[in-house]
Formats: sequence, C-alpha cells, structure tokens
Amino acid sequence: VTIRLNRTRTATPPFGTVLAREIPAVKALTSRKRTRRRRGATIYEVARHAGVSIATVSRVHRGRQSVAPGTRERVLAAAAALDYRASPLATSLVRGRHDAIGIVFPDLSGPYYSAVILGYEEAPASEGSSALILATHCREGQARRLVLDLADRVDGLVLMERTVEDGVVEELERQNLPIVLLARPPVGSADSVRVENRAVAVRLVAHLLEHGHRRIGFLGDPEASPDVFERWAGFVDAHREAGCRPWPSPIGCDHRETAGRLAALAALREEERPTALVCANDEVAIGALAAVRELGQSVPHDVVLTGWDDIPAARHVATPLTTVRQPMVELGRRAAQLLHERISDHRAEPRHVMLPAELVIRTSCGCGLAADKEVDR
Amino acid sequence: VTIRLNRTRTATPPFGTVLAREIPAVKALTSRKRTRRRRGATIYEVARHAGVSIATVSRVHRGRQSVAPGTRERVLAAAAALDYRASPLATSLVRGRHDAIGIVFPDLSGPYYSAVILGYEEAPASEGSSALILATHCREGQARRLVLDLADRVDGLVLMERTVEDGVVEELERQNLPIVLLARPPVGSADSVRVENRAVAVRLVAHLLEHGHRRIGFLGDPEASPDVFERWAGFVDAHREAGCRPWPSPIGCDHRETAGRLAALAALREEERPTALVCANDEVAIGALAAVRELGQSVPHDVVLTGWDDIPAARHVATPLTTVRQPMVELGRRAAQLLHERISDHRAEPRHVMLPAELVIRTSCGCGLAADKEVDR
DNA sequence: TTGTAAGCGTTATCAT
DNA sequence: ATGATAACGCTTACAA
Repeated sequence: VTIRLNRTRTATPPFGTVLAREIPAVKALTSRKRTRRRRGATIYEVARHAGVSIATVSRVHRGRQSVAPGTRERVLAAAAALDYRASPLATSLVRGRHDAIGIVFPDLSGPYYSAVILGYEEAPASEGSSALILATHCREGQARRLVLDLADRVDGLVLMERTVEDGVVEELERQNLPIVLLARPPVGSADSVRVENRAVAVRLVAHLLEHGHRRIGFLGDPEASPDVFERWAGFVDAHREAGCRPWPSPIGCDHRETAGRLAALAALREEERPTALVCANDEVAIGALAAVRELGQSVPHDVVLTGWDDIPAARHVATPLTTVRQPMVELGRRAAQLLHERISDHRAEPRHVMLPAELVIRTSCGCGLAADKEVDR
Repeated sequence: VTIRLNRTRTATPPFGTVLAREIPAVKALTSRKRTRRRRGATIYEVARHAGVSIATVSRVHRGRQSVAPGTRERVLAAAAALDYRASPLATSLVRGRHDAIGIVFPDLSGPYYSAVILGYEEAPASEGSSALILATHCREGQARRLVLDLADRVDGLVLMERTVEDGVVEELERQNLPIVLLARPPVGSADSVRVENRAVAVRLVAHLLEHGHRRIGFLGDPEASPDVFERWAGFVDAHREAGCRPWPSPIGCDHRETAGRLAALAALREEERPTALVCANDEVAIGALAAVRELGQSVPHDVVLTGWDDIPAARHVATPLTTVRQPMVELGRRAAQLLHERISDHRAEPRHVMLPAELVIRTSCGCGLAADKEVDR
C-alpha cells in the first residue's frame, strides 16, 4: 500500500487542453493523439459541459437509474452539443462483453453462402450487436489461428461445415464461448443447425426407384462434407428399403461442374452404365447434363438425373433439374437466434435444430415423360 | 490534487484470490465475474507467474523492445502455461484503433454480393484485422443509425452502392473515418472503386448497331442505382456516336426476372416494337427471354437481347446470354486494399479506381446467326 | 534491462 | 439524486 498523487479525473479530464501546456509528459501523448481518429467527445467533456460528474452522464446515457429531470436535460443537451457517443470499446471492456458475434465460413463462393449471411446478419443488426465474418478458405494451417483469434473478439461463434477440426471446437468450448455449428454434426455441447439430408435423399431415390430405375449412380464425394455423406447414406437407405442393391460406391468427383461432367462422361461410357444419376449438388448435375448431351443423348430420355441445392441455374438449364431446395436463409437466421439465446439466456443444454428440405420435382428425373417411354429396367 | 490510498496494481492484481476474502467490496464483483466468459489469464497473472512486472510481459508479448533472453523465456513459458492471449478490447482501447474494418451492403441476395465479400474478406484476415459486415436492407430510417453505429467500431468503412445518403458519408468523413465507396460515385474526399459501365455499354450497343438494329430498347431503371444510370448513359452515347436516335426513354422495371418478363411482354406487343433489348442485368434478360418464348417467338431470331453481370445462369439458359462480366471479387479486394492504405499510410488525397468490365459475346445478341437471317432494319 | 504508474473511456459501487 | 473512484486489461513514458 503506497501513497501517490491523485489528479482526480472527475474534476479534471486527463488531457485538458490547458493541462497539455502545463505537464511536460503530456506533450508526447498529445501529439500521438493527432494521428488518432477524432471521435466525438468523451464522457469527461460532456460532464464538464453539463456541470455534473461522469457518473451522472453515464447514468442518463444508459437510462437505467434515476436522474433528476433537470439534470437529465442538461446532460442530454451537452451530449447533443458535443456529439457524444459512448466508446463501444471502453463500454465492452468494462462490461465484459463484445456485443458482437462471429460467423466462420469454409469458403464464400457460390450463391449458397450469401443466403446464409443474409439470414444470419439480421439478428445482430437489430439488437445492436455487430457481425464479424471470416472465411478460412481451407487454408488449414491458418484456420485454427484465425478462428481462435476471432473468438477473442466476440461473444459467440457460428462455425459452418468443416471450417475447423473438432479439437478447435472443444478448445473454444473450454473457453466458455457459446458455439453454434452450422451444417455440421454436433460436437461436445455446442448447438447445431442443420438441414435434413438423409431423409430427403431417401425420398429422392425412392422417387427414382418408382420410375423404374435400378441402376442408379451417386455422383459426388461423401467425404467432402457431412452433408454429402448424409446424402449418400440416404441413397443407400432408400435402396435397402426397396429391397434393391445400391450401386456399390459413389462415383467420386469434387462438387463443381467440370468434375461432374468428367465423372458422368466416364460413368456413362461403361458397359453396365447407370440409368439414373443422383448428383451431390446442382453444379455436378449441370456438368452431368452437359456430358449426356456430348454423348449425343438426352435427359431424361436416355438418362435421368437429379441435383441438390436448387441454385438459380437449376431452373434454367435445358432440362430443368429435379433437385432439393434447402432453406439457406433460415439456416443462417436460426444459427444467429440460437447463439443469441445462449449468450443472453445463459442456456447450458445444447439445442439441435434440423430444418426440413424440400424436394423440387422438375423434369430431369423423368417426370412428365410419357409412361411408355420410361426406362425399362 | 488529493491524496488517496493506492493498492499498487503492479504489485498485486486487483482481484487476487486472497484479496477477495479480505476486501468486502470485492465480493460482489467477484460473483458478477462468474457470469462472464472465462478468458485466458490476464497480463497480471502472467507477470506474477513469471516473477516480472506487467510491463515486461507486455514487452515480450509485443516483441518491440529489448528484453533479457532469460526473462523473455520465463515470460513466454508463463504465457504458454496460462494460455495467455492479450485482450483485443483492452489493446484497442489503449492503442486507439480497432483493428477492424467494416463493409456495408444494401442487400445480400444474389450471387453478386458474395463474390464481393470473398474478395474483401481476404485482406483484413491476413493482417490480423477483423471484418464486420452489415446489410441495410433498404430500411432507410435504420440505415443511418446502423452505419453510424458500425462506424464507431471500426478503423474504416466500405460503403456499397446507395446504402446511405451522401450526407451520412460526409458525416463520417468529418469524424475522420477512412471511407471507400464501392460501385458509387465519389463523395467528398472518400476513395472509390467502381467497375466501368458507360464505356462498356457503348461497346455493347455499338455491337448491336453493327448487327443492324436501329430500334433498341433499354430495360431497367436508371434511377435504381448509379451503375444502371451509367449503363443508360452509355446506351445513349452509343447511339449518338453512330448518328442514330436512341429509343427515347428506358422501359422501366425493377431488376428481377418477373419484372423483366412483364416489361418485355408489354414492349414486344407494341406496334413499333424494338428489335433488340438491352437489359439492365441478367435477371431482367432472363425474364425477357421467357417473354419472347411466351409470344411464340425466339431469341435471337425475332428479337435479340443482352444482359449484364454474367451470373451463372446466363450461360445455361436456352439462348446463352451476351452479357458483361464484372470483376466482383477484384472489386471487393481493391476496396479492402484502398481502405488499408488509407488507414495505415494516413493517405489524405482520395484515390479512385475504375475496373474494366468484359464484354461476353454469346448468342443472344445474334452472333452466330446466318448473315441473311439477321434483322433488316 | 526492468519496474512504476498514468492513461485509454467507460460502468458500477459506495458514500454522501 | 449525485459524486468520487475502483476496475476493466492493456501500452508506454519515465525513472531507476
């Protein structure tokens, strides 16, 4: 316990223009301040202007405690005159929360993600929080650091797909950071929001089986994402339920148009070629569509196929795609909602939301074909 | 100047476990802390653990000043053992900067914006800043508040299109906040990044004029965005340069497929109907395409048309769209770059970047049509 | 090289 | 109802 001089801050703001001339040490700081962004006045200036203490300014500003009407008016007037806005930084520091949440994407290309952002962004904006965004771009090494770093700037985090390994999620949980997993199976006690994949895959494949198809190929890579894995699982389920033997393994390809085209080309040149192709997403399906045409054949007459995601182009291709529509905006919205709940209600038990997907039947699956033209198995 | 007791913080961290029992006042605070997120250790704990002062910890952490090798090791070890990460909040407060930049979108739907985000997000991520994102959704009243609020949490702001009025931009400039305008004409001394519209519109329309068209309609609303306004201006220019009289006024419609379809339907039913349609974007063009088919006619035989943006669907529609490709990713990237420059180099003079757009000739403009089938004016 | 302590701009506690 | 001030967790000028 020592004794020191105390330039009472309440009485005199630390860097009054007058003081600057009097205290030498202040000089350097003052000049450093020049390069800093000029913000509105501080609470000290408002207090002085209104002839009250900073505590009172804070009280009227936050509107929680009672302040005499007259005083309140004076403070309000001073604040307005000086264009006072409380520093979010200082407020956050003392209150121990950021009033900000973050979302981490694996990538940002494609129409897919912007819809999620759209849904996600609304909640924080309307409640005075801000939304931080990060894309890891599969730069594996970086990802951990970037996410951990982001974690220190927010009150909660939404992690989409395989942005970071399970270990990192657990690490964040240990830090007590509310986490919502998006399109990713639950880890630890984090919340999760997903779109149903397996059940709708079953319906989709059942539909194809009803059309009479028995040699159905799956175009895509189940290992690439949890979503595709579930789609493949549903694909297998549907065959089992119908008592058929599924095509032994997926026809692997990454999930872009070119890869889809190439994979389809190869598959359709086989002797025992599939009569139907279930594609992991619409891009692959569009590539496959091109492949069929290159072979001088047509969809749905010679082969039928289906996509996933219902991207805008799905409706516009030569043979409109039968596909699965996912509620992407809702996905983002629910994630933000769950996160908000966890943060403000201090909810402890994890919640898991599964959103329904919608089967969109168009013509690429063979619907609308004359019955007699349907493939005979 | 008063005298007060000073519990020297350097000697004793404010909330030592021991102190908590001794000083009654601390009790309440301690229990409040329980609800706060447990972060890694503070600089005080690391200092104690390493047997040095917090100044030294800060020094090795920031790596600027010299520290004795032995000391450094001890501090590093302590930091690692306690999982120390400096609070970005506290650091920002004292350093007077946020290490964060923000971007404001008018909207977030469409593939258009996610590409911008993609380009934009890279810069802050790689330099340890974070990216805040906001969409105003045309909620005019809110927009001002939301943006001003965001402004207090960042070191600089990118404003896309008509997110806020010029007045707000000026207000932000007065606050000394670095601003980059995206796809929006310069205001004050803010930087700007735009994609060339007028010149490429001239080339596009000249192309149509060369095909022999003399009655060319413009589908879209020049008032909706600066971009479309420029496209219309180029449309007029091209006619002037060719010595033709342009269609007197735009055929107004908002920029979605349905509106495009309806507007085209109406225009093509007129007696003196256009033989070519320049559409404000691809969605409008796709709508127009549908309209032509509904009239039992075809593109490019009976009417030709062009789009703008080169969205994925543009390649996949029945008659692939002649359109204009804009470097959206680059747009976002350059905006972030410019902002970074302004922030770290304290650049004062505004810079204006104009990115080139690329004319993508496909078949909807009539290219590839047998010459004798081309429209005779 | 290292420690001391002031300062960043708030909120909240305790007195008055 | 209001004021004084500790505390939030850091950085840095100055002293030692």
